[in-house]
Amino acid sequence: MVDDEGANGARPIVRRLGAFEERDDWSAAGWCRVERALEVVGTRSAMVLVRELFYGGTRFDDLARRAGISEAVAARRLRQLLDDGIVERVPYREPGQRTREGYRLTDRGRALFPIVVALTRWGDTLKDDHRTGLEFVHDSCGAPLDVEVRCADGHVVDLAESAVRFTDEEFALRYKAAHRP
Amino acid sequence: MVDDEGANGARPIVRRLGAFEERDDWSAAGWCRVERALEVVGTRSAMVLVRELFYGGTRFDDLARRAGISEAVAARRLRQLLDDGIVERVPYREPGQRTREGYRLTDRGRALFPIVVALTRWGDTLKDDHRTGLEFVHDSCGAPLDVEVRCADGHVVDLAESAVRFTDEEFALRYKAAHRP
DNA sequence: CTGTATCCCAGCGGATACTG
DNA sequence: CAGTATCCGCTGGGATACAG
Repeated sequence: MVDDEGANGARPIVRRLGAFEERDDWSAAGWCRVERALEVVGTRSAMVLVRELFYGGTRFDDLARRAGISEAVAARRLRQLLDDGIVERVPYREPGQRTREGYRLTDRGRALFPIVVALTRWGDTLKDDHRTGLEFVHDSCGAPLDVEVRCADGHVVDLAESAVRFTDEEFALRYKAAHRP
Repeated sequence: MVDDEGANGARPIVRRLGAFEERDDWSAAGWCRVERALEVVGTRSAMVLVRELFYGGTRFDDLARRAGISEAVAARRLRQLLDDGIVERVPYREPGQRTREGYRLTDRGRALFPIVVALTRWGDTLKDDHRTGLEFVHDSCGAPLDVEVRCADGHVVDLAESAVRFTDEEFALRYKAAHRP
């Protein structure tokens, strides 16, 4: 589903991943989904734009200014997010104005929500200045949002209760080999 | 709690934040906790090192090689993570060897767990190649881990049920002013 | 208003060589 | 084994000017 190039021949998602696959060292790159994610939203400008989109911004101008980045950077990053399928353009029209184009998160982009909330919560703990400007809340009850790590069976999982499991034979061998050569 | 400089006069956490605070534009930077977080773990090398630390790595050599980064970069980044209070050095001794120093996540570092899990899960959706090498699981039941957005009242919150609330008067005014100048 | 085109600089990350 | 020192290319991001 990821490599559908569309009718216009757009490059596949996560295109820069190629650089990893060509690497001859065994490194976790290419295996690791954290790195895949960082290829797309690993830059400051990408994340603050995504943040503004979650805050409800749609117009180019608003996004750039609220994100606190220059318009040049905003344009570059938005185009990239467009290519990566994180945002899509959507026409809108203000009363008495001509139709314009705005930006909106796609499903793939909306799936970044837990990451944004997690980053927000963690960033919260870095400083005791609590004048944070705005926060995510549950619409119906008004309580602020947080993230919780759970397993597929529904148990809340503390870090101490979590483990790492190898799912690939070859990977496990190479990974362990790196431990004691 | 964050600005305790310790007996050795270490620089305060999130030192680079100063650059934001000096900015005269109103931008969300300085307010936004996402950006605070990115100041610390916003680089690829920082995140992959943190990932390896969650995977259980402790020794410099292992961390660098498994993370797939050069030792020079690993050293730079680890020093920074040390300064930022994400990792700490811990002595260890292999049988028959002299005592050496390794790295371990601090409490602040361990608090990054939801972010790592969230990034992992999202990165998962970017490619349908499911040979991911390893995964986080719940130790007791073996089910893989995921993250869930919840509000402080315990409700599971979908993006559609979430809202944004201003918590600062001045911020709200400036933020809205950016909407229609 | 929504960008594009340049130019510039700082920082990330790689490679290599060297130390305790 | 656990780094440090140096050099160097790439790109992220700012500034400025321009365009549809």
